[in-house]
Amino acid sequence: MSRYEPSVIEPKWQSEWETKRPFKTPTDLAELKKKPKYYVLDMFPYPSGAGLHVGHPEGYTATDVVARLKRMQGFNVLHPMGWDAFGLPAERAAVLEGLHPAVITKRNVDNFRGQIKRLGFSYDWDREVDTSAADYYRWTQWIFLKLYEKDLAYMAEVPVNWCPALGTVLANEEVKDGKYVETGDPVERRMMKQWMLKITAYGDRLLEDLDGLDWPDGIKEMQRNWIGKSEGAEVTFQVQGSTESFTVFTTRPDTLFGATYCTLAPEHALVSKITSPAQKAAVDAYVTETKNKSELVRKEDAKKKTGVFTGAHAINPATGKPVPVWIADYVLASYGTGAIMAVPAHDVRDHEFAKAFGLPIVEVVVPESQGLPLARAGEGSSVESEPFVGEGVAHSSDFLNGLRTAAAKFAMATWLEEKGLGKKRVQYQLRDWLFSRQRYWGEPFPVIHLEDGTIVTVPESQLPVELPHVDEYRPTADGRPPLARAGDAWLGVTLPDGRKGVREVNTMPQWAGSCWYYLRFLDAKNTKQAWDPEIEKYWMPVDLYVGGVEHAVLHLLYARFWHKVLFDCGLVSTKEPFQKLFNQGMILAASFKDGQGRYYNPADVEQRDGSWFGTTTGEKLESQVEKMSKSRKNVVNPDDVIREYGADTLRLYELFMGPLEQVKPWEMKNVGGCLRFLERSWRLIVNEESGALNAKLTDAAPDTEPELNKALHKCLQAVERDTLSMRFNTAISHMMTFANEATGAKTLPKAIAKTFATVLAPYAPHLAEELWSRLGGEGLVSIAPWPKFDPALIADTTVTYAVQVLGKLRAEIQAPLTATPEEVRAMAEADPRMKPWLEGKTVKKFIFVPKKPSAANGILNFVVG
RNA sequence: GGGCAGGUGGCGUAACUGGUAGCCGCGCCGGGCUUAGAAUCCGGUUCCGAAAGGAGUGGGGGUUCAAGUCCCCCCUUGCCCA
Repeated sequence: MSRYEPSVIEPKWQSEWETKRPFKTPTDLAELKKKPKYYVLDMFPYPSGAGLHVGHPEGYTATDVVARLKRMQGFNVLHPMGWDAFGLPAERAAVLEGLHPAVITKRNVDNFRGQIKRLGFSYDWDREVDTSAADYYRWTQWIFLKLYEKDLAYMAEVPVNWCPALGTVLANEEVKDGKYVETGDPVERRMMKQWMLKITAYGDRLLEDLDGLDWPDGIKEMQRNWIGKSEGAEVTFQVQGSTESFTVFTTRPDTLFGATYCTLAPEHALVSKITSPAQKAAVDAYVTETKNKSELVRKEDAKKKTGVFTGAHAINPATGKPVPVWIADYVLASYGTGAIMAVPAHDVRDHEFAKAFGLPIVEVVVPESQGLPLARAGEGSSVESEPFVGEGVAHSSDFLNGLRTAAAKFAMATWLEEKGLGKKRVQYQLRDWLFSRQRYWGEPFPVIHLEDGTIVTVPESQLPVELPHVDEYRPTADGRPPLARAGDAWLGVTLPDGRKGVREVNTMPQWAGSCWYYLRFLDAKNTKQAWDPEIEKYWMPVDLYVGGVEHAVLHLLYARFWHKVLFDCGLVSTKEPFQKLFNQGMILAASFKDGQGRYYNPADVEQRDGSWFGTTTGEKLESQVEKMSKSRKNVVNPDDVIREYGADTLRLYELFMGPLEQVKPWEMKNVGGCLRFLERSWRLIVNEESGALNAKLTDAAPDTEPELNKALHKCLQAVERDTLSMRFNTAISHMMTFANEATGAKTLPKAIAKTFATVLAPYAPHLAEELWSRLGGEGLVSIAPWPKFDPALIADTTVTYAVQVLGKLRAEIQAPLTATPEEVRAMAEADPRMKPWLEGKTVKKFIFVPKKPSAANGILNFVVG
């Protein structure tokens, strides 16, 4: 063979790695402790039926490059891969195809694994995990027992999104406009008894511990918003002429004097008790109407304010005056106390509501300017037309008058506490986690419901509670989950003490398995325990975690929650699981659609005169760059790219496209540029005609080509620096620059060529192995030591100075590194090119910017008058 | 409506901490090799201009000897939340 043929060398080296196992991470602790550790993790995929598209391997390639470099630098690297294998799509496919979800899942996993392996990633496949395997979910169930023991798992009657067609509850984010986003089936609100996890008990710690994490600020902010901590007070309102009272939560107790009405959520328990006979019909109608709206819809609809007066009044504890009590669906039962005090002058939603229903608006806070209350000028700026929601100075508020917002909040909360009318309170947006689903393909709960209504858990020694065989993966006729179809042999349980019960028929949501998989990777084959604590101490935390921004909130918050519980149980040694997080940007692709919005396969599209047309239909098409999806027909399959260009080229292009965190379009024609670079690298070492080594290669020392050797060391430095700081695109461009220089060099010392093969190894490992072995390198380059660059070699002896006049470049001069600013100035002034710019002018100021250690240039600036 | 991230050649992008805007790649142009083409090698390629020179990083203003980078206002795209 003489030409560069990835289709030949890639399978060759992949099978070499398969046999020699250079990426197998030691499992023996004594062996591990000889080297420092580095745990680099990908967000493992859900193995869908569609297979991978080129967006998946973007992050995987980045982590693989880092893993390979770290390994070469002498670290024990943990770099595993597995499958988030439970989930609804496999269950739906099972129904459609008449197969068991496990069969579908295995088929998809095999497909994913094959695709991933063809990219030549250095995973330790001995640690592969599958969340749907009994020897994995056994430990998911075990962690559930820990949660239950700590009182963090409980059952409660909660409003849920119930989809009758699917027979399951759906998460809020799976529902839009009252329909399931995937299938369009209608979704209704229903009260159901569900498993809940008390994540709210960890709200504060989940918030505080974000500070120590090396995560993108945006993600931390999203988590903070999701947790939504707000400090305020609870205030009790007495219902006029009744013994009933209700409590509201407010973040602005300082505005209590401005509370002109109260609003209850339509579900509030008090509604039926306090509604006056005259208002009963209207209130009942409104309650029924809101019942079927999901919370998401209610939040969306909150713009058009609706509500009904209950006929009752409550006493404002500050003013002692009665205010009307309304119900409105912009108040949610599940947030706070399900009731609010409305201060229309200082809250946007309350203001809109008051305007819509003609309720009074009383101003109690004014903005301040330099410590003084600021009169709000003009009619247009009064709180009648626009609420003032900022902080300021209290007025018309008795004992609060003149206090700034922060002080007024404190004073009011203290006053309320003294009078027994309320208390300071911290409120979270975060709610407890709805943890059960009415599905088949998920972890069964290790729980038994006894006849007397009590709940007992399955002892650890009897785990796993395996998924039973069922005849169909659908709910039963009476609407119970699919597990209720299992026979009595599975469902019925008799305890050793004779008590009888039935097993829980809900299953856990898909998030469960992914909450702790990074721990199972540490000790994936352990049959005695979920992981060995000593091994856990060695590896944790994860040093680098890469994945899509779509998991910014839920997965990362849930996993952090479980981790903290495990920490409290003494089962893990770190407070946080993922020390550094990096989000790759989505990869987009051009798509084509006609006037009717029909998408065309890019293969059936041609370009004429700058416009796009369907090849067969001749119809004029519009082209846009969008997220890849099957429905837009713009998915790029990595298998096709590998077939045409090779895995090394695909890996390179994934990273060369642009910064990893950025959203960027896939452009097939640019892939060729990466292939050409690899071909050029190949030709540096191999004679394409004969297949022998390039005649340019010499056995001479590297310094026989001093310029090239310098270029090599600059490349080494840049690749190491840029790779470790996740700037892969610039690392690759530095390798390209070296290859271009080497192509132009007269001779190529073998030592230089071998070092270049080493630099190439993390990025294009198959080609690197091939070149390395042809150059007579020992063993596998994948585990060869990473070469250190020589700082002395890359130091410059002369400096290029950009000579500016009034900031504009007029000339460039060379000066020795040792020249003083005065000497350099004299050289510049003597330069004939500077004559027209300096002659007859007075130099008012002279700026000298010396060469910085990292740069090769300095700057002179003559400021002339 | 709020939060976050973007807007730089024909295109993907580069520019460390305020210091020569456009590295690397795509595309395009020219040349060598070839009967020819592909491939490859060499050179060019921000715009206007023959050149000298001028303009230029979404728009407008400001700070500075010097602004893609810092400050203010505006336009715009994407993501997340409402």
